[in-house]
Amino acid sequence: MEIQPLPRRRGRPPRQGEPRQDTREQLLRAGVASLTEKGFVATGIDEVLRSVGVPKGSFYHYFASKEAFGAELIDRYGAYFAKKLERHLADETLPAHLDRLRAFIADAQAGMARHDYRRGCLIGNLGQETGALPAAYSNRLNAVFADWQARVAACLKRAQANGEIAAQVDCERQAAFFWIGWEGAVLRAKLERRPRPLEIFVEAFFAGLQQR
Amino acid sequence: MEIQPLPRRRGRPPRQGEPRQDTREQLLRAGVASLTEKGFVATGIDEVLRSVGVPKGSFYHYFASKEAFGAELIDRYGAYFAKKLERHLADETLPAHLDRLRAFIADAQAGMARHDYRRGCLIGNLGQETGALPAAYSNRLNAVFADWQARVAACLKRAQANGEIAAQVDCERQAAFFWIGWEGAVLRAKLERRPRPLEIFVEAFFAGLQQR
DNA sequence: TTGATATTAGACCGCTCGTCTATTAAAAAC
DNA sequence: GTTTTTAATAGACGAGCGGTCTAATATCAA
Repeated sequence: MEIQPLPRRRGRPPRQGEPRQDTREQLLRAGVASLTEKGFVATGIDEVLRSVGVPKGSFYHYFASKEAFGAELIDRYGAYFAKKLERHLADETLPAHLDRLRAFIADAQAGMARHDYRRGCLIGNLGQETGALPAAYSNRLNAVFADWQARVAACLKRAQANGEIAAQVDCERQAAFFWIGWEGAVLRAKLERRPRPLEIFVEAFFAGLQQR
Repeated sequence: MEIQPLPRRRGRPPRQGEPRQDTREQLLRAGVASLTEKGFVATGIDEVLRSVGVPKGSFYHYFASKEAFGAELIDRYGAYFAKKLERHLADETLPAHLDRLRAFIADAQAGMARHDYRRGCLIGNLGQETGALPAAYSNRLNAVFADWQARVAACLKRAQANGEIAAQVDCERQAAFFWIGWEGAVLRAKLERRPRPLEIFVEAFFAGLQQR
């Protein structure tokens, strides 16, 4: 008695009920999950496809190559957090701008907790792999950091204008410091599988903002 | 006319002049270089061997597996920087303990500059790859951080006893903060290929130590 | 009805990776 | 001085990878 492994017919499948919602989107989601956990090099296309139950042949219908796939992931991830940042930093229900930044941080922390501290930051992860990545990635990654940093800097400046931060603070520099340290904290939190590094960094960051 | 590619005879080679100084050591050095640049997964054994001019077969004479090779690299790297730390933190020619820490930092910065900001921290690099690494690595990496952190904490406590730091500073916590942020800075410095992130972090770190 | 297009299955190729086996020299044992 | 053991190497090997291709099948527009 042979076990029939559900022999999927080849060719475009008939749409049954759900029109197999956006395979491309699913691939991208699975890609983010894998890249944040293991990085670009360690992530295999096959593996991404398997996790979504999509056959290999489909991949190159949606993406030109693994490199193109990764590039899109970087852009999407950058845009996703830019949006998240903006949502919090423009939250009128919080009068203090620093509290808005804190809200974003809490959101990000919750995100790490939700995945049991197994996933890091896609941008930071790929940053580490620089030496093994397509050359074009570096600029993309730096651009994302520059964008995120600019948004935080703008927030700090508004806080400064609001009297929440002393006038002599260099907001641009502090924003740079924030992302430098935050990425380090995410890295450690992932390695230790717990939120402590995030908490330590955040506490120290805001303490440093106050007195100088 | 065939080009004879210097057909090395198989088997143990006769010792000629130099006894082929410590192949094992060379492999480890090349390993550090590659892992700090590209990480563990992206580093191929073949590539390490080629860079040293050693044939593939030799590798498994010296190391049980790639995993064992990596484990040894982690330990060596951890010990190397522990030693470097101790050397600076016990430097009697510098009266202020904070200056000793600064000396270590300057040393590490010079190291990055020497490699043109292409190499990061081996421990931090592997930390990012956690999801794709042998499970046993995580403990090793955490142990290294714990060791480094303890040394910095001890230094800060001596500085505190010396009146260089206010009494209410939590040295243990600050030491944790230091390594969290430093790793983030190394990551960014590598990505941007310049020392700026290191400088920004160090400045902010010491500023935070002073006033609170 | 016909053709063009979207989406899939899975074979295939070239390459690299980590491991293993066979081979040879040196060193130790007898 | 012969034999045995160990050190060190060369290269074969199988598995898996990323990427490509052909063939198959459905949908949609003309």
